[in-house]
Amino acid sequence: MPDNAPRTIVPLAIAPALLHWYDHNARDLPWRARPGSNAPDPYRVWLSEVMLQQTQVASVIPYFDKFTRAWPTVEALAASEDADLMAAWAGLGYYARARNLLACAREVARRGEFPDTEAGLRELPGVGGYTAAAIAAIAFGRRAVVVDANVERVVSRLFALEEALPGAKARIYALTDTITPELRSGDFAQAMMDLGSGICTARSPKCLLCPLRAHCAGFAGGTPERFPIKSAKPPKPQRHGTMFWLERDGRVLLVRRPDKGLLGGMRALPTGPWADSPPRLEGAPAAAGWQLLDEQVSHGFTHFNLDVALAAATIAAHAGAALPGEWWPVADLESAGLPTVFAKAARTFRRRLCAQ
DNA sequence: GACCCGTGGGG
DNA sequence: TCCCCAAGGGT
Repeated sequence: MPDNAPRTIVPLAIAPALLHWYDHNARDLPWRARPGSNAPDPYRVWLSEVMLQQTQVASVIPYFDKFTRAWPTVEALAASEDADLMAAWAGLGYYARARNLLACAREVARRGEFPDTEAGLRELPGVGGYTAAAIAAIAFGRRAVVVDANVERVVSRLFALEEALPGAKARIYALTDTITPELRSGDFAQAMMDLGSGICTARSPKCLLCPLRAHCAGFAGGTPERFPIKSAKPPKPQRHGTMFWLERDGRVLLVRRPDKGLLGGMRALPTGPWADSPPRLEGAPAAAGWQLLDEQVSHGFTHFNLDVALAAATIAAHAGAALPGEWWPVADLESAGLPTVFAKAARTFRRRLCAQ
């Protein structure tokens, strides 16, 4: 071990150094209490934490602003229509979060307030271990051990943890417990995330700017970017599908996807099955003179990549009345709240069908 | 524990 | 271009 290595990590020295740094370097984010104001609004903390699950701050901010303008309180959100909320969430991803968000808002509105303990929060739909701890600490001033991907990375480096994720999660939680202060654990958690986001980054960490450098075994060892060690991931399979553009009198047929599963509950273009090989016109919403475009759309999901063929047809204004779905004005598709893969396909359809 | 579930940014 | 990654939760 190099001469500059700390002989032992001193857990109690970490929080004061980090909180001092945070007091001078905290990011100004819309869900954080402004200096001099009261404690943050639990509704805004909860909403931001759900939006931030596996999603970066820059992606969340416009959605957070839109949601808090449309629904300023949890009671207002609880009174919203499912379709309005799902459409507002479109593009943010992980759509089960939106379904759970509404269920949670209705539960909280029925109770009259948010639970103010970690265990109580953990019972809410869409609130897991991380989110319950974060809300308890940030909104209610409870001492809680908050572990997200930032904390996993920072702690792995602080302790030069050789055990690989995800197996190391229990060990990381225990180590985080040893450095979490009794007071200001909410600020401590947010400070860890700001540090992970801006300094202790996954690649090329900025150790010379780090307030915890003197306490970091990873830095002392010379290769902090080696941590956290992760087990290898299997490759993503390639799948294929077809989307159908059925137009009638200036409108296009949209359907609602089943509540469970991929893109559950979202508006969508009709699709056939998603299979290992191109399913061609299988699953078309109607018998029609389908024309295959000579252009495809590709999209990556969490666990597979998708290539989509595009089939278009036009039917007469008096036809297709019995088809399930909505005939949506083509000129107003942006307001339909389509998930990104369908928005991509719709843009391609419109470009190719109008440009000929 | 394994698997499912989106999206956009950055190297 | 491609791969990695992110303020995780549900089943």
